[in-house]
Amino acid sequence: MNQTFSITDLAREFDVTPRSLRHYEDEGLLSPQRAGQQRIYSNRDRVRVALILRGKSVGFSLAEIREIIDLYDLPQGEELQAQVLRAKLSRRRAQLQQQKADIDHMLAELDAIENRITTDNPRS
Amino acid sequence: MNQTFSITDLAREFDVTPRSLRHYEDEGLLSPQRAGQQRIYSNRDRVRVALILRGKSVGFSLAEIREIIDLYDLPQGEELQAQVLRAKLSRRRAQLQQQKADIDHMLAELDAIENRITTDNPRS
DNA sequence: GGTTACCTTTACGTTAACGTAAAGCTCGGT
DNA sequence: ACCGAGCTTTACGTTAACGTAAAGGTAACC
Repeated sequence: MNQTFSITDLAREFDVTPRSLRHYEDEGLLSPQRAGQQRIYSNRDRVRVALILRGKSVGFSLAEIREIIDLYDLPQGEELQAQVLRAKLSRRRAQLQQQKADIDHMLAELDAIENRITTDNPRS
Repeated sequence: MNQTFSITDLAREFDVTPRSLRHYEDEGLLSPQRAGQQRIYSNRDRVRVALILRGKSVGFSLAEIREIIDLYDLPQGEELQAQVLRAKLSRRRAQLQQQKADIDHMLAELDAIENRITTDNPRS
């Protein structure tokens, strides 16, 4: 459970380059421990990489992903902060729902295309 | 039904700049008619703009969107083409399904965050 | 102890998707 | 005849997300 990973370990697993992982770190999306110079990624870091890549796959910029990640590290603050957080969460949710709707729309269009092919060309 | 639109008409409606619409045309995603120099967008063009923006919102590049649009204009070809088209459609569908799964995963993570806030801070 | 395999930082290069002038046509109104 | 509104092309600038050397540290293996 307390497994650790090198940068190429994670790069291979997620099919990205080490450069990308360092870049995500530069942008504040990761902060792995160090053994001297070397980066040591924990399981928690690994999960975060997965989150980053999921975010990218649905069209989020690194800045947006960072904002989402920052929601994780609750500032342990006052009630006022919680309201702000809830508002941010709400906006993100709405955005994601909209994207799902867009995806459904595109899936429907693909179906329409396929139907045209099948109608024009039933035996293929 | 045979309504037409100027470039700023569409730009305003979809909240993009005229420059973007011209850029989509440069990339082969649109080809509006001309009245002399002026671009005249048809209803069909308008629908296409909507498709382009949906594609963008879910993280597709203009090149990918172009590929999808090209599926619309079936080359009226032989059976072999239909097989190829079906394969492409299938891959796109799989990609979109994966994105939906990614979105659901992120929504679940937002829920987890919200639960932590509520647990830590029930009265806010 | 030298080579090989990974790791590091620094820094300039690249691509996509536009932004942003600059300079000019065109048409309806005064 | 002139003006402003809206259109055009051409072309250089910008930002994000890395790619790609270059130059060097370290640890294990022969």
